Amino acid sequence: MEELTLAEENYLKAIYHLSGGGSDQVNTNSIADKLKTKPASVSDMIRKLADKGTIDYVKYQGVQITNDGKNTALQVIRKHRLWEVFLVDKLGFHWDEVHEIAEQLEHIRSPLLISRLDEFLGFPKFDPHGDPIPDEFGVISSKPRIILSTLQNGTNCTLVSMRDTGNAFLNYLDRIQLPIGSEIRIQAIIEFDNSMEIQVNGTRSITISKQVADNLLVVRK
Amino acid sequence: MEELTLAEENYLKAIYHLSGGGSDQVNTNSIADKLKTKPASVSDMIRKLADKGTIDYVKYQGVQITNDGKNTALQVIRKHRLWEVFLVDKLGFHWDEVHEIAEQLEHIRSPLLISRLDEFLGFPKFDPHGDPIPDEFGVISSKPRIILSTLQNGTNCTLVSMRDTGNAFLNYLDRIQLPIGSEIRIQAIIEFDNSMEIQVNGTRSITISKQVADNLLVVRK
DNA sequence: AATTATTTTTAGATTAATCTAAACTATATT
DNA sequence: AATATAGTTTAGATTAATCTAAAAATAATT
Repeated sequence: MEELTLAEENYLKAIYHLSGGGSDQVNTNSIADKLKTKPASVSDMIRKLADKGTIDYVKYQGVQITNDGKNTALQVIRKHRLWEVFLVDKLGFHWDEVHEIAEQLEHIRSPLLISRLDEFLGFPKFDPHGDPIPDEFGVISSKPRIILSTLQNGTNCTLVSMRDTGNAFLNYLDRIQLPIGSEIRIQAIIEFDNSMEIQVNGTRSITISKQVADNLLVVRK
Repeated sequence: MEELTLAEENYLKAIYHLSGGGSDQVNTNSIADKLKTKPASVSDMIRKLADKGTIDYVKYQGVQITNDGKNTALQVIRKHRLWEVFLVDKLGFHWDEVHEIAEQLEHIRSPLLISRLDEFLGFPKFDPHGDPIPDEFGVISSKPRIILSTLQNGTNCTLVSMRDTGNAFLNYLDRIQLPIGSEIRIQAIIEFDNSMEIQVNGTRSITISKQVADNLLVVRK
């Protein structure tokens, strides 16, 4: 494994994400879109990455990430998500403020730093957006946590955590009796204001605003 | 103030340090030495920095850092030292393992991140090496802490903290009755093994090894 | 199947940071 | 003052990452 540049790491991460975890082929234009660069630049970089063995590439046929490339991407993603946890849990940032900073921090090179950070944070399994954190071998063990408001009508899921952990929000959840572990079924999504009618534990139905659904993290059934 | 590149930040920091806080002129070769680069590269960069107004430069006469450049350098130094405190105090690194990592972290751009980190660390005034941390305006308020073993015979100083904070070392200091706040006068430095004979609080004399003196931080009287 | 449209690649430049080798300036020494 | 040495700058290349414009390949449409 050769040393990759910062730009190469970013390309691999983009390709990993666009390919849905490494399975699909990815075309030049979509990479250019994602990285806000031009297709010509992508063509150049693609050849470099192929030379280093991190992607398989046939001209005009798009690219496919290799195992090597996938591992690199997963380590960068691991660092990104661990730093996000640090920023939110330790420094008091809100989850929607941390992406930019984590984009920078994810390129810091020091395996020891990352394992120490992981330990300091209590070996978290998810970042503040609910995305799973790969382990040091790139393995993602846990099911992804999803924001309730992004799910479709009819979906069954379980409430596993909150994004907003302020007292105002937690008190509200207490009042409407919606604790962690609640079984949720989406019964209706009101088009007007995107509020949701949900069934809790197969019995009572309640309505929650879009703002509330934005802050509930669930795991699909 | 324009945006500076990572390399430009490193040059300014080097010039700041070499100039003794911005006062002295700095010559091309010493910058090249410090940054492990070639004089030709330094000449190129010097012109760029002069164009941006961060240094004053007359050909063949060396450079002098401007107020603008000094501020930039001090902010980078501030970040470097705060991250070092984080690595040692929070992640359990030893003070001599953190420089490399802090060299990377010091270039992360986010004023908010740094003020939050500062708060999280309890607004420290010194880094783990005993060097003072500039505030957000670049002001260094506190007297520098110095490693005892670097001082000359005859110096008077006060013990303010330890670099090694392991129990073995702290117990030893307890045993020889050398607590924080002790007034120390260096009475002799033994050439053979660099051990030190010191007078404590103007009364009793004790001898400490070089290794011990390496781990005692003092402030000059 | 021919043409059009889209996508991708190449060719040629540009910017930042670096280098080696050669030229130049300043300083020190006889 | 002339010359040798040390320090500095310029000239010309190189690598990484990007760009625009033009060429080439693939896909879509009549």
